[in-house]
Amino acid sequence: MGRVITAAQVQSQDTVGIARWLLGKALVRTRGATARSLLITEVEAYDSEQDLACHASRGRTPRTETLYRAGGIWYVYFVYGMHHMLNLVTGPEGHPAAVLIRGLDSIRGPGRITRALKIGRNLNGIGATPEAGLHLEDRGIDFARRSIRATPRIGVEYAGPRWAGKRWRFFVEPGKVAARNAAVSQGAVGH
DNA sequence: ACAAGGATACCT
DNA sequence: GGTATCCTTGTC
Repeated sequence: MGRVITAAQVQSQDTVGIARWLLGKALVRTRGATARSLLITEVEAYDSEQDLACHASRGRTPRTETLYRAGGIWYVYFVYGMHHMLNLVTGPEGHPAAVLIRGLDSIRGPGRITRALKIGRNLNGIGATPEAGLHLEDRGIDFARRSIRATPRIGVEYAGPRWAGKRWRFFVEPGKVAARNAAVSQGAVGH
């Protein structure tokens, strides 16, 4: 069905590269007997204490402790009094970085993802493994570079022009996603 | 355009 | 202890 993505695969310091690479990977949620897997179609990179949009820009705090751990675990936080945000911690231990999962094929918006898949802070700091009930799989799906857009990250104006201006948000054009999925389900693409 | 809503970081 | 702010969404 797919190759489980391991922690070692997301521990390089190239957070932006990992973010882009995660497009087309499957987010797999298993709860009891049911399993749901959806392709990742939108992500954002948050990299290091220098990045003023990253929570780690304020250094180590109880909340950001998760970001400093070795990549391959989930960073889930609660914001605006009602939404959980799902991030994959990346990089080696001591390098605070993460990729925010902003959109899946069929679910757009980070708050909607966690609500639909019942993801809460109980997963914060937990390894992205099948045993945890939430992991990533590589199914050999690769979107054409032409269908991928790079824009500034959403909702981080507070970080100032230098950091808010970085085009670290990546997403696949909605239309392209549907077309590709149809091809995959018919065995014409992927392996 | 704006309220909802609770955790968080930083202040007094 | 008080409070400004927040990696959003739904409804106005």
